[in-house]
Amino acid sequence: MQETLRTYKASIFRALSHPTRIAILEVLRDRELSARTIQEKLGVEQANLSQHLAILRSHQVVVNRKDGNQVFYSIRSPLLVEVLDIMRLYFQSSLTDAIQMLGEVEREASTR
Amino acid sequence: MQETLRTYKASIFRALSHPTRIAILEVLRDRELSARTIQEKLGVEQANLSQHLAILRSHQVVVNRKDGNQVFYSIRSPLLVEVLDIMRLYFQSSLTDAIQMLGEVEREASTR
DNA sequence: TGCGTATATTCGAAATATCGAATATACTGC
DNA sequence: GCAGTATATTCGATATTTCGAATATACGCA
Repeated sequence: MQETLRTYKASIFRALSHPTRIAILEVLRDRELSARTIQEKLGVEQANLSQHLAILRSHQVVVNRKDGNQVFYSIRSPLLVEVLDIMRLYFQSSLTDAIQMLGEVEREASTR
Repeated sequence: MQETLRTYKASIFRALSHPTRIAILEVLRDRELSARTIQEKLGVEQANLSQHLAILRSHQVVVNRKDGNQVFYSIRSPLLVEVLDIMRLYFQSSLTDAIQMLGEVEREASTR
């Protein structure tokens, strides 16, 4: 496979690689929401949310629809919801390891 | 869901968010391979491969097994292989959409 | 023990990501 | 047009990622 395609694949994963963006996808899992509503649910700065939405948009992970002076967001592909669901299984199946790993990550972070 | 768990989820996606690491997972999809073999298949620097393997290891994405002076790597969970497979479908459908869109743009342009 | 092979780690520079503050844009209703 | 609300963008500081070069560690074998 070409490097270009791998770079594209990696860029999609990178789009998903931030806690706030994971949270956005979780609240959008079953329905579309306005940016304002997402902001209220997550409790983040307006500008910051908008930056994260821009990243998700630029990678076509979410799509938006304008209605009046509001912008509604939704997940573009059901396949991405499926990925999130499988990841949920993955996390469940490895909770023990995850807890251990979190410990390592925290220790690693605290030494920096 | 807690921020901590989302941070963990995001960190898994971050582990997958580099072309070289995608390439590693692709060659490990069906079988374990030694670091040397992976290096030959990908054509990257030894130190660089080792760094990427360390990242995948630290996130428990891959596991390793020592045999003599070699280290064999494999993907830890079949669920991750499943994620990669769904992502493959996702990329296909995304590309299909993109191609279709291109076609529409071209048709639109040609009618002017 | 010493040499060769395999793999991992450390270091420093360059590139990239992230955040809040400030500002810009777009739309609604008066 | 003007005020108010919703959303997006720009800017600059800080943090993180990535790379190759250099070095370290581990193992097998003579």
